[in-house]
Parts: sequence; structure tokens; C-alpha cells
Amino acid sequence: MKIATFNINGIKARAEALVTWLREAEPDLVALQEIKSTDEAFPHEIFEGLGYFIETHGQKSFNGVALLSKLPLEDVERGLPGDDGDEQARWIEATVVGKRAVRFCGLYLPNGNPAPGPKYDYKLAWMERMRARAAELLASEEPVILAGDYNVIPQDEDAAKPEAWREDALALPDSRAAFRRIVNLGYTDAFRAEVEGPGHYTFWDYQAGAWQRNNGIRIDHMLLSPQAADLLRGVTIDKEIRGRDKPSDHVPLVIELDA
DNA sequence: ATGGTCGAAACTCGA
Repeated sequence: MKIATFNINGIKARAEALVTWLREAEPDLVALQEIKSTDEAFPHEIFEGLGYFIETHGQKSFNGVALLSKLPLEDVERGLPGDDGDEQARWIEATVVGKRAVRFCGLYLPNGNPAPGPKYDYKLAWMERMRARAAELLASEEPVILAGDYNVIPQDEDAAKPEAWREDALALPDSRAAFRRIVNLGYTDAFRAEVEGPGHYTFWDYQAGAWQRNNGIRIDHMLLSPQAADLLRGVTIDKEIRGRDKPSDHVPLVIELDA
């Protein structure tokens, strides 16, 4: 099963480019972030026409996540537990049954800038809520995938210019520690299970020629439960599409799972 | 040190 996560930065602006990529890559299961759309305004029919089931958790203008799947999406849950007052659409999960049942979570973790400040406090609180949900999911002892835009640069080697991110919410020590607290529950960073060393990025800013200078960061991740990590057969970053017309500032991270 | 670019939607904010 080919599984991807892709921050598309607006479904209305990206529908055409997304269809092109889906036709080429033919993923079975995709987590989308930053749909920037309400559920009603999301162009479901375009993706249903490509043979995907689709579930969205959107809001007007900002944030918003969605799941696309060639197999039915079962037991869909929207919203990250732990704060009934949180109105930001950043979490959706569902079960997909192939050879194995997989619990697939799509997440758009808060950016957190400027730090310090209320947005950074929200990011860290959100990460603690995510840790609690990740721990619950581990207890199922089933394959679990936490896929999305984490807005966390895990280590200096995950940035072309780490010094430029020293004071940024994506790289501050508290952000990295909160990310490690989730990993250390027993999850595997799928990309780092397969690839060592610097120079691998999933995001290049639109500004200052970041793509042309390869000034990127690795902030889109898939964390795998032990039962999912056992099934990992490969990982790729579809970097090439960043150079196309009207690209997202992120590119897809794709894994092959024997499920 | 600054400004540089996008998307959604509205005359600005979030990234």
C-alpha cells in the first residue's frame, strides 16, 4: 500500500496540480493538510472521479485536513481530543482495511510562531494532547500511522541553514523535545528508518528563492507504531513537484507499507 | 537589517 502525506496549501488553488500528482503517483491513501476550505466547499467530486473515498475536516480560510483513500475509510474521527474549546481543524483519523487494518491519522500541527507567545503556547499544548492520543493508539497494538505537517524540524541536519531557525517555533528546543516525547513512546520516524544524513527536505519557502537555493527543511513526517514499522518497505520524498508551475510550498512524503 | 511570496478572502492575516 502506497501511503502519502502532502500539505497542499489550499485545495482550490491546488486541485489541478493535485490531480496530476495523484494520477502519476497513484497513492492508495493520502493525508492532506491546509485544505483552507470548509467541508462543503471541498471539491469532493474531482477526487471521487479518480476512485478515491474522501473525508474532510475543514474550516473557512485556514487549516483543514482531509483523507483520500482507494479503500473505504472506516470509523472516521475528527478533531484532536483533549480540548473541547479548540476550533482549529487539524486532526482526522480513520481505519483502512487492506491486508491489515491500519489506523491512519492525518495531522496539521500548529506553526507556533511567533515564539514566545500565545501561538507557541498553543503549539506546545497541542503537542501534549497529540502525545496523549498517540499513547492511546499505541495501546491498540495495531499498525498506526501519524502522518502530516508537524511544523517541527527534528534535528539541525533537517535544515539547510539550521542557524536561521534557531529562534523559530519549528526548531526551538521545547518543540524538538515535544516531538521526541511522541517518538519516544515507541514510534518510528519512517523517513529516518530508511535514510541517514542531511540534505532531505519536504518544504521550501516561496520567499527569497528558497527552492532555487535548496534552502529547505524537513517538517512533514510519518510516525509509525511498532506494528506499522514492521511493514515498512520504502520511503521517498517527491521533491520534483516543487519545481512545477503553481506548486505548494510542501512536497509529498510517500511510504510503501506491506498492508 | 530587511524584504522577499503565496492563498483565501476581503481591503489583512497566517504561513
